[in-house]
Amino acid sequence: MMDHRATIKDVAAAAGVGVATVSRVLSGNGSASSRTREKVLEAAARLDYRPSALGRNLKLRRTGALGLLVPDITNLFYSRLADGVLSCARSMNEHVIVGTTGNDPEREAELIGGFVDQSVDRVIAVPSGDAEAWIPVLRADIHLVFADRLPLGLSPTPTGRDATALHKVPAVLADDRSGIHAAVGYLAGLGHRRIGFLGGNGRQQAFREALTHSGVPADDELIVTARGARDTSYAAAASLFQRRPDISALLAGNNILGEAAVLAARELDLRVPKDVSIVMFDDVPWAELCSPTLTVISQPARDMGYRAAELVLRDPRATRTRPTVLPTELVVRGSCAPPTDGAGRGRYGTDPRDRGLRG
Amino acid sequence: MMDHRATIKDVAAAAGVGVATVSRVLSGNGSASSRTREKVLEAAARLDYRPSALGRNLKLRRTGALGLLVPDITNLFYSRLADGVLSCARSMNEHVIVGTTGNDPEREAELIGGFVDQSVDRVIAVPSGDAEAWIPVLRADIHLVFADRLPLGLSPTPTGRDATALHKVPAVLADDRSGIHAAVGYLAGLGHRRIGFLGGNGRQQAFREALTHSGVPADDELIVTARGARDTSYAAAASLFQRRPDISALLAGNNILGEAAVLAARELDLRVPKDVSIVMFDDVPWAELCSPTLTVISQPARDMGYRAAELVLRDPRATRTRPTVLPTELVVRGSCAPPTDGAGRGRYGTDPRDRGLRG
DNA sequence: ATCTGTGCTGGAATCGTTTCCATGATGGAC
DNA sequence: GTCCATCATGGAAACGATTCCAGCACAGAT
Repeated sequence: MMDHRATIKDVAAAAGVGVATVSRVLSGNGSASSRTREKVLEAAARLDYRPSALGRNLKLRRTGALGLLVPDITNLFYSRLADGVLSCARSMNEHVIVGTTGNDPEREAELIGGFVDQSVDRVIAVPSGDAEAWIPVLRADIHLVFADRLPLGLSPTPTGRDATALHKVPAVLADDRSGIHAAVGYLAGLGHRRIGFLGGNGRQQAFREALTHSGVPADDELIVTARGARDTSYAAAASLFQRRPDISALLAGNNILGEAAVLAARELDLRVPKDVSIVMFDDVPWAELCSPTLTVISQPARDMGYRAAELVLRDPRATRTRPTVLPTELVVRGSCAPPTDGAGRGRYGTDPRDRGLRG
Repeated sequence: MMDHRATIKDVAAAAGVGVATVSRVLSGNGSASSRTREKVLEAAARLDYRPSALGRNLKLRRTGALGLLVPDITNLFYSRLADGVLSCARSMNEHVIVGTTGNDPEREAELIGGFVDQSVDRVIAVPSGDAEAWIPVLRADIHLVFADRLPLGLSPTPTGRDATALHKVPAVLADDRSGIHAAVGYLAGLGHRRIGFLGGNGRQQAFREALTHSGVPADDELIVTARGARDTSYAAAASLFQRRPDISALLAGNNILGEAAVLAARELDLRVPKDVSIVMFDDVPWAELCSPTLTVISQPARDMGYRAAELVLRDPRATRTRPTVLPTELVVRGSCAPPTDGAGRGRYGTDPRDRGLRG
């Protein structure tokens, strides 16, 4: 009886051939006479031989594993993205090692180090920190693809040699700009003049552009930088509503911030959309369940993951200078209406009525 | 210059010692004089040496990786569970390989095979299929913990030798029974007599018990088996509402089915809670956002993952005959009210008024 | 009959680590 | 001064695969 798993040596002995022959037959690389092939296959089957990935990995200096880094797996957007990655990886028989960064560059760097140590072959990442954190990955010859966003400091023109390499890392992004332009245009068309924004830097930039494009004055006080951590989002939304009760519409930069905005509005007795209109970036099932139903900018989260995995698995050598950009779409539901009060009359509504703010 | 990563040999050469010494110093196992220790550490730092996990894994016949199998990573319950696992694994420097089974036993078996081949050390699984699928895992000496539920055919008393081993696999479960008893008791207390159920076998069993316990007659037509796949859930909920318009309350067995129930009720113009009361197993953020807010049975999803990871990482040798059961809690919100019509008067409300069902 | 090219085959080297074991050195006790 | 225990040390053997390369058999051409 076998005490443990059969190795290639056991199979070779059982089939009366050399280990090299067994390897050739089973991996299908070299050639073998049909007679020996049969013997080997029979012996392998009889011993229930399963090649050890450990031995192979060492010899080939690769693991056949794909690293995936997302900020927060409980955020539906990222779990959908992960689902896309998993789906593609499964079809290629690759394992996926998942790590969550919590948007913390330090944690991200740790996880990157782990991937390098483990000789992970490929990495798909929603980067949380600086571009330089990724240099070790490139040096280790790991194929890298960014998803959803680019690392900080990667948009400007390249400077050093490593920076150049980083600029060639493929990326799969959503067309934030169009989606945000559509949303702002829609709100402006309804007559909104004091439109707030809650979100990260990238989309904030697009939001400002969209305001200009729609001829709505930008008001820095209405633009709040927030990353969408669950514990700080509500406070960010609530304090914006309280600080500026004259706000007539709000664009939330992701689904966590959108949730916070809806909750904060409800808590402060702001009726949606009568008192304030809300648009959220990213569509989620509950957008149809809450009342009023939420108008959103939908993005193909699962596709982004799938495409990123395709890029990194199918043609890992391909380096692109232009990122793959997937379309977004404004899905109009029930959370927006023309402003009823003060808004649209002048630059600042005079003496905005207190709408029952408690804090 | 180094063309590639420095190996332990390079460090040994640079420090003027043998490889064994380097290994001892760096892994902290054997002893070494402070003089050589210093030399080795200096050389390692200078060469930026990072031990190859590949080599170590082969020698130690382990990967230091944790496999995690869940039905669907986009289901918030499972992504929370995964988050708990990831969190605990990170604190132990273990990598987590995530696979999704889609509740498909065949896919599950494939993924299990992959884990065995890869020499994954430990596995946490929400099992989707038969108990026998896990025998290869045990044979490979992989430490296994079940989470959220047990494999089919594991509740009865053990029969064979392997079955016995399977019965010793630790498990972390939610206290479904109490939660469901509380919910059914609550609904019965409100006066409901025709309470429906939508969900899997395990919780269905608990539901029937709870009905008996509360003195409410069980009605097989009101009990629908559904696993909670996104594409079939809505149809299951809608057809239940249509088939039995006299249903006065519904308990949904998970958050996907709950979502489907709320959506189906809305689509069929059933007002919640006036026409039908709804309770959902598993608390999610949108339960507070939808209107009316949803009464739920909350379960500590993240904790379950964390505890499972603790079990499998900290004392992997511990085998338990009693599963770890974590508490559930009925969170009363706004989706339940006393039945208004027909219900509570007799066994079957006579001639229930059509409430505008469209189908 | 000899030569050559083709196609199988298996021994051995390799990947980078850990760990066993033999060796040499050191230091204290007698 | 001798002896023994203790300790640091490095060579070498695993771990389980892949793959290079040399050897060998055999068929066809000369």
